[in-house]
Amino acid sequence: MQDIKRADVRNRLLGALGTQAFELLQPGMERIDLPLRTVLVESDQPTSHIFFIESGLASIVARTVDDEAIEVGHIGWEGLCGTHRLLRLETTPNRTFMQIDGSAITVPVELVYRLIDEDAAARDLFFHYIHTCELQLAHSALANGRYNMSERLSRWLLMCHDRIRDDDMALTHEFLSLMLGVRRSGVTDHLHILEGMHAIKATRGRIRIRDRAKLEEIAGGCYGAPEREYDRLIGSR
Amino acid sequence: MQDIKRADVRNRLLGALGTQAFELLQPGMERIDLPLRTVLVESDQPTSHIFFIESGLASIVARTVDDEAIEVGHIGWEGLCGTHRLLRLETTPNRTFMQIDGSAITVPVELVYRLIDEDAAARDLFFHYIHTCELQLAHSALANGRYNMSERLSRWLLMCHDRIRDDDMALTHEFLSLMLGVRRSGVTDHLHILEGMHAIKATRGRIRIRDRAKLEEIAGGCYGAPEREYDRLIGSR
DNA sequence: CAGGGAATTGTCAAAATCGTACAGTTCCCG
DNA sequence: CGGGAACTGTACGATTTTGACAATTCCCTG
Repeated sequence: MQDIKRADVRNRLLGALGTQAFELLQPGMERIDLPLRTVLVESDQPTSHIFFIESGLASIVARTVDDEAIEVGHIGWEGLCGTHRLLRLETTPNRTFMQIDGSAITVPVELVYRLIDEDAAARDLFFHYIHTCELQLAHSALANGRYNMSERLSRWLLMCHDRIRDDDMALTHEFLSLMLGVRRSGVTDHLHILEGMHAIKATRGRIRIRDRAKLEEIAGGCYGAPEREYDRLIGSR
Repeated sequence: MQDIKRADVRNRLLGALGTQAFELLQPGMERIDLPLRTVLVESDQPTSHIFFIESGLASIVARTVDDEAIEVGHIGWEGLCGTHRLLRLETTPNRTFMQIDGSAITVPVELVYRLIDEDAAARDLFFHYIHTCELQLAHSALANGRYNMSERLSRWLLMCHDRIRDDDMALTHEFLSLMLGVRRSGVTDHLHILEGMHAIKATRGRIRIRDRAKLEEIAGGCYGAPEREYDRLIGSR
């Protein structure tokens, strides 16, 4: 295993750490690939590492006993997986897995504990991140409860775009319908609407963002609040 | 101000604290009444105290710039208001206010900080509580996205019943529609359905739980997971 | 204790969404 | 190049939710 240099790290949380804090974690860091559908956190199964996402998209999915499921959180290069460990829990009922392949830097939980016990600034950084995750959860609830499909679809595409940083995104209608918890043909219909407004261009297995501003306009208040809070607390680049 | 004795405290979090931990907070405790609509946490306004709810019902409401709002969290005698302070934040965009009047014990934030810095068990207790709140948020998103109105209405009534501990609850259709983020007349229709199944009895401005088991059956997987996790982590009485 | 007004509840047509089915298209692999 | 799988387009009745309006109940005031 080769040393991971600060300059080579894309993750925004690791980037926001002070030099000393980074160096404390550095010996435990390991780079891993995350192919599609890799499970980072299995429901009710203990995890030993924190995953700082470098690229790709992970999502947190909540599921009920009668097998209803929906995506409730989005994690990319701005975040980490395993927040429950930061809250000193061994397990969580929610599942986290890769929706778009990518990579991450893992750090053993114990090392992160040592950091947050010693370094109040690092502790606050991670705690503030947990808070932005809560905000994202709250806005998922709000979006699902009060916004229609076009708005939610726009929100999802925008959140994905933030994390992939490429106008071309490999997404199928089927996949989006699972994420949003709606039926697949509804996604098709509403993608046509978005395409009719020239906000996107959809081809087989692929969606290209054509006019991000328009997409934000369509999403309205459904998108943006958690993102602004992240920038305020963690800092934009 | 009069000393608050351990035996007089109903709040489950305070009850779960060790004797020493309780005694550390005790000098800062103050009992306050919380009439209907009292704001405990104002959006983006700093708060100086943690509120340990003793009775009544507080709810966390998320709101967007285009004035859509919905309840995303329920807090009663099992919880506390001001979790963002535990995550070392001054403010949060979400509003928390009383939906059913009650009372609380307040403790200055600094005193709570001292406790969690000194006492790992107390720290873990509060962090685990934050985790159950996140779970509640996730399940609000799930409920809004995947369950219909009867199920969500049942869920809400059950969560309220857990916290009020009285079969008679003062609730109007209008109020419930605001909580669930749906049309008021839809609430009326679905209350009739629940009443037709003899799960509840609705009279003007009042709903009586008649058959809690039936209500749980109607709610299905929509209700219960966060509550079970709370009992597992914080402990049932 | 009667009357007026506000709060609360009831009803129903219109719109959105769902469930399902099936056909057409594109891509991949042998 | 052909066959099959994956993906997308479309249709339609059933169901759910919305939006507007009507009816009822309660409470306050004179």
